[in-house]
Amino acid sequence: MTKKLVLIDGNSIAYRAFFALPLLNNDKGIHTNAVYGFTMMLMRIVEEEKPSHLLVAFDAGKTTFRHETFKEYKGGRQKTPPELSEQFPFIRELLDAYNIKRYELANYEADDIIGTLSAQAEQEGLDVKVISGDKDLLQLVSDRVTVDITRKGITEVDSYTPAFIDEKYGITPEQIVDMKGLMGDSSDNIPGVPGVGEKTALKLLKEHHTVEQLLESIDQVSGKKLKEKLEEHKELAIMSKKLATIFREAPIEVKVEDVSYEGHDNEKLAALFKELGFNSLLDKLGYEAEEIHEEFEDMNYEIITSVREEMLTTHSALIVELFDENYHHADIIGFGIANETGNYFIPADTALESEVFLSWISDEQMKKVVFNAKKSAVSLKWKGINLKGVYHDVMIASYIINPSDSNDDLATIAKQKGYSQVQSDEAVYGKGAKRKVPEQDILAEHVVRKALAAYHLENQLTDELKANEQYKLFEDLEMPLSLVLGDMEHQGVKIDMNRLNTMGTEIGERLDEIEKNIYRLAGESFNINSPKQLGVVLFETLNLPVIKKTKTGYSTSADVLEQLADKHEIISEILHYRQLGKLQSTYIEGLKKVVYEETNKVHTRFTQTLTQTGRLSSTDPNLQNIPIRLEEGKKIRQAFVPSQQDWVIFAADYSQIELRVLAHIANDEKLIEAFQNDLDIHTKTAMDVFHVEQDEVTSNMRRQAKAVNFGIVYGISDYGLSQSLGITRKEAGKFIERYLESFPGVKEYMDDIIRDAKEKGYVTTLLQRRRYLPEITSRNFNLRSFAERTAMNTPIQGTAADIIKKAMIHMAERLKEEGLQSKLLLQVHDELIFEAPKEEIETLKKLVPEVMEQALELKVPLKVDYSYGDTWFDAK
DNA sequence: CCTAACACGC
DNA sequence: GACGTACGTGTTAGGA
Repeated sequence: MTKKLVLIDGNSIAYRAFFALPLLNNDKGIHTNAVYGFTMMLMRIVEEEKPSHLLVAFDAGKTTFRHETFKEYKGGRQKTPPELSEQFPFIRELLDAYNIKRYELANYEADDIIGTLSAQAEQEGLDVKVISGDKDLLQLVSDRVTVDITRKGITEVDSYTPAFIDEKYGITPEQIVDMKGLMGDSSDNIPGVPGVGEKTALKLLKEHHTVEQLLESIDQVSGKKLKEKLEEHKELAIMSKKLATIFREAPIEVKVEDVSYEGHDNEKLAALFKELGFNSLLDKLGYEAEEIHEEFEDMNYEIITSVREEMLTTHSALIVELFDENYHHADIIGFGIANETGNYFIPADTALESEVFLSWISDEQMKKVVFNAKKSAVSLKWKGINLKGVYHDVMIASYIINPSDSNDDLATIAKQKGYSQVQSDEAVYGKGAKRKVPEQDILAEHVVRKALAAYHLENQLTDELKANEQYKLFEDLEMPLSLVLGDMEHQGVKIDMNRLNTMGTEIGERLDEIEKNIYRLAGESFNINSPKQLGVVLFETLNLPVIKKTKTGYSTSADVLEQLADKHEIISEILHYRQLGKLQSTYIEGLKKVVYEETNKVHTRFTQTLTQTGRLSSTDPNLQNIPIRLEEGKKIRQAFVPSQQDWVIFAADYSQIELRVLAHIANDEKLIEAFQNDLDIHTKTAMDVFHVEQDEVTSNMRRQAKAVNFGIVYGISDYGLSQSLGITRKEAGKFIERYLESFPGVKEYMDDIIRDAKEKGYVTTLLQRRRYLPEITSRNFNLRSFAERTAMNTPIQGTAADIIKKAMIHMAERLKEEGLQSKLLLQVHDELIFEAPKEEIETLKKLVPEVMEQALELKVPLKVDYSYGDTWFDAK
């Protein structure tokens, strides 16, 4: 069989694929459409053409020898979109995985490489197929050379043979350059003869065959105008033909025999497809994601009845398996261990009675990889066991690499990295009412598989962290933070139950009263807590004007009710009822439900791996949203008390941390100066935005400036600002515009960060926390706008989160170093809450602000305010 | 058992 | 100019 050489015009195909396909991205926000299209094309070629030899040629750089002839060659071209540029490294990886040679040569275009190699191949008797999106290549067509030009999409092509060219244009392949010489080529900025298009060029060539012959016999051309043009632009025609002519003797170092194609590397290709998220192509490969790490399938493990010293090594993966979702006081049901000696399941009783195991688990020198270090440590701490030596938490690593992945289930992370043998906890235990511990062998296998996955994932995740320059963030910030958080959760916060009960009774009575009043005003009884029923009463029975609708009916939200306040007496009653009802159900009853009876404490759980910005969240109970704004709600804080007699609650909060971070990141002169002089930032903003002196700033101006600052910090839109200020969207837009004019450094930052995010697909904080924003290149205005605001906001909020996390670690260290009894209890985004013996108050007054303010050095000082008192309420 | 609507904090 | 608009957690109602 005749050998076949396939030559691919790499740049051309990449461009075609990019523009033919929607802008796909993978889970990390990297665009993949061009790579995908390229892959489809390669698959088709390999399948249909069965090439014995294969090469992809690329353009080398901006200038080629053609620029010496005509410096405007390819002038006026649009810059390659960054969304495409970022894909070229993957295309190269793709070709390497396919074991396909790629080649580029300085000063020459891909066309010349293809032309030269096809000439060689023809001589050696090979069949040649050229693949491109560029019809220039048609000049290479011969009896042995076919050129495929992409038609629509990427896999549909027209195959040009000499016969097809004759049929389509009525000329020979050699005459293609003459055609280009006459008609030019706008995409390459080849001029051609003005006034001559395809039709005229073809007509002239049928008669005169070549540009040269034509120019020698211009007098025979019919048409006066045309004659003149040809005469006038002789030089241009000659030059254009030269530009369009592919150079078939380029000094390339590759020979046909160097580019033989032996087939692709299955493993490499599968790994790349996995990385890019080409799951459908994985199937096509005859590969499944699961098979990447198939050594996993026949895992051996042992259920331990008596712990042996030699199975507990200094580098082990450890799974502490709990049944309860809440790990405080949860039952440990077993331990999974994987290391170089084997895989083991140790039932809880066996482990907890084993001296060998207990000393290993508390040995700092025995290094452990875990999944969810805090959960493991806290659950053991409740049993009086100190988990030590944890140096890698797979959950945290995965969160750092990409916070948008669901990191709370090891199975998900494992699967994403190619280990599909791990089952999700939900699949093993069931959910809801059906949740139960399975048979021991099923449990054991599940736990051991998790351990084994963690054992294998460590290296992979570490590599990724290092590649992203996030290892420091992982090792020095989040890992130590998990220990600090675990201690805080375990310590808990004491609740004054009497206070809570008294408040509950009082609020209950007031609710009864308001309820009666509402029924009287409505003229009927109904469930005030039901928005549906309330809507009927307000908008049908009482006929109040409908301001807003939700998708299920009338909106009865607070902002709607406020607008109806002067229309009917019932409105203010309902608002008050809602306010008290919220206090009662969430903060009195809700809190009481989670107080531990023996100690009267609440033990929240901080989720360290959830938010997209790097903030923490808090659950069961959520202690980050205890009321403070309204006086009635704030009183709830009277129930949060120190755990010991003669202790106090000590609270310290950062003043304007986000805006200070903004001043630093944006490097805005005016903002930096304002903070260096410790000005009231909202007043200062009002002065700049409204162009007034300090004593001319009215309280209304300050309020509006404050809302704008709020908007900057939280990344709200003009619509959001208009809502919070009760003004039109247009006016809100003006405010934002004026703000940005007033702070040009901020404006520049906003523009830069969006550009940066579009280019890289993610934004980072000062400490290298990442957030991927795949939608920033979306054609959907909403999605794109949202991503843009996120790009502006995340570095600000995320850096603030970085700072307080660092402060927490330092704080814990200092308290220990100084031998203080004071305990860190809570973190509420920009504040830290402690409990402290009275004797230590004076020490804390100095120590806490010092540590917090020095957590990270910025171009502006960080400022911390503090207060203390007998309850959280009094620490104001 | 899930979703929608609402409200609390930063 | 439309589009539907910070992130979390928890409660209640109401329909599958």
